[in-house]
Amino acid sequence: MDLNRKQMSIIQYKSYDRLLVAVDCIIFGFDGTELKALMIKRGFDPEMGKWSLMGGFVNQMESVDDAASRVLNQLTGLSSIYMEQLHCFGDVKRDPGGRVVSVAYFALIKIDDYNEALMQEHNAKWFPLKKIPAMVFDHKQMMRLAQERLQQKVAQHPIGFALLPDKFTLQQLQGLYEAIYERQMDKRNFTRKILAFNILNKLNEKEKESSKKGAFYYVFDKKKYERMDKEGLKFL
Amino acid sequence: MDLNRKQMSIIQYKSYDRLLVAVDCIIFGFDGTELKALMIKRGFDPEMGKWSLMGGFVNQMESVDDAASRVLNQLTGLSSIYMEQLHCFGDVKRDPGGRVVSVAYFALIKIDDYNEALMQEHNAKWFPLKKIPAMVFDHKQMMRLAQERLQQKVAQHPIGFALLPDKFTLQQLQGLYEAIYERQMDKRNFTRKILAFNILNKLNEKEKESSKKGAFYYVFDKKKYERMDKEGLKFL
DNA sequence: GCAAAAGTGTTTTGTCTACACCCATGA
DNA sequence: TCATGGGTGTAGACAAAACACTTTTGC
Repeated sequence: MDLNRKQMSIIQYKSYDRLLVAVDCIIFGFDGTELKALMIKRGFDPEMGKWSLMGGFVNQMESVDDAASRVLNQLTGLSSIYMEQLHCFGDVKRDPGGRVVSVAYFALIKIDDYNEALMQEHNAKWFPLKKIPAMVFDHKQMMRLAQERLQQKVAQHPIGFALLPDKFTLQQLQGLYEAIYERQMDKRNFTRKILAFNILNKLNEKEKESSKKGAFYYVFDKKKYERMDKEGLKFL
Repeated sequence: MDLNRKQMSIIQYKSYDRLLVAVDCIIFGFDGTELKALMIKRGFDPEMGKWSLMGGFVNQMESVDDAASRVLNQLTGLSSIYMEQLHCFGDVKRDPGGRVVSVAYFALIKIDDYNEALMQEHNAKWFPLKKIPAMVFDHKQMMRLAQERLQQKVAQHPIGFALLPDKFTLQQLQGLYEAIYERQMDKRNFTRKILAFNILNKLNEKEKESSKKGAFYYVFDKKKYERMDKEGLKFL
């Protein structure tokens, strides 16, 4: 036998167990009032017909992150979604259909920004976080963890913009923060704080739907943010 | 064909790729002055002889967490180590020996608390965080992420005790925090802050090695801590 | 008695919180 | 002209940071 080292190692690795690796995505959206999560009716067994996170298996030739992007795209039609790895769930019996290790991701999308046809195809539905139904496997646990993580994350990084339209008013932004932290905030304090970060640009344009006076739109300034993000800001 | 749903689902899952799943552990220790990480000389190909994190493959019949515990135990001889999942690394080509998804964990141990024979067997060595050598695959990236996470975590949860002996002086504790955050702290402010959390018990016993006067030992009070931890404290 | 680390309070500074009124506009 | 949400400033409370001297004791 005349094996080189690379061949050796492949042979060596061969003796270990191979497992199914899945990704599951907690997809958050904000409708202006409430935080919601997107869930689908599971279309195959086990647990067919029950509510579930959108998920899929990782292919041999794709990275785990790519698998998550693919799954998000399959459901929403969107690419370049804000997405972050949450946790790897690896209990032996978490999925009664087999030994599946699942890597959970959470994603933030603009709630009106999706492909209606794809959503219907998957029987997808938005649920307010307060009214999450029973879910398959350990998906509820994933959900809870995602919500905690979102709170922590938003306290230090203004990723919340990913949940809002490109231009938004300060009140809409405050509404989002109130939804995430589940508490009321003072308008003046909020305004002062968020403007102090100097990551918003005020437009010369007003939103006139919800008031007679109209509220100025702001946009998120990505460059200013990146400069600032490295040091880590703290909102809460 | 007359398959029930469970059988169906297993068949369905069968068509997906199965991957090798590994765990890798970043093991932190504190020698009284410096924060260190424990690394091993890799004993098999690929990359045999290079520095590496301690790792291993996840077996079919064990959870990912259990695999990490097992790996930690193999190297240190210790069980019930403080351990936390860090991140799942899933790039296709991260390991040249094959398609391996690795779940990284970080662990905190008392640096004198290990089995010397096991350590030698694995060619393990402590490296100061400032002087980490080149490492195989993406292990350096894991290392960096672990260090960041440790900082964040310790700011909100006093897990640092896991790195110290059961009884320790306030100066030792401060030294640990200074090592983690890589900056000097004021003795008076530190003492006031840490005692205010009310999670330490003062012993009637002094450490007399490092000074003539001697410094009182303290112990960590787990019960008080757990009561407090739920709300989340903030040290920094 | 002196060297070496332990232990201990106060002042200043800055940040967070609570709070209320005028403004612009469309109907 | 009035009803509606938009926009703005200040004072008090609290927390963080800066700062230096006395104590103990082994040598």
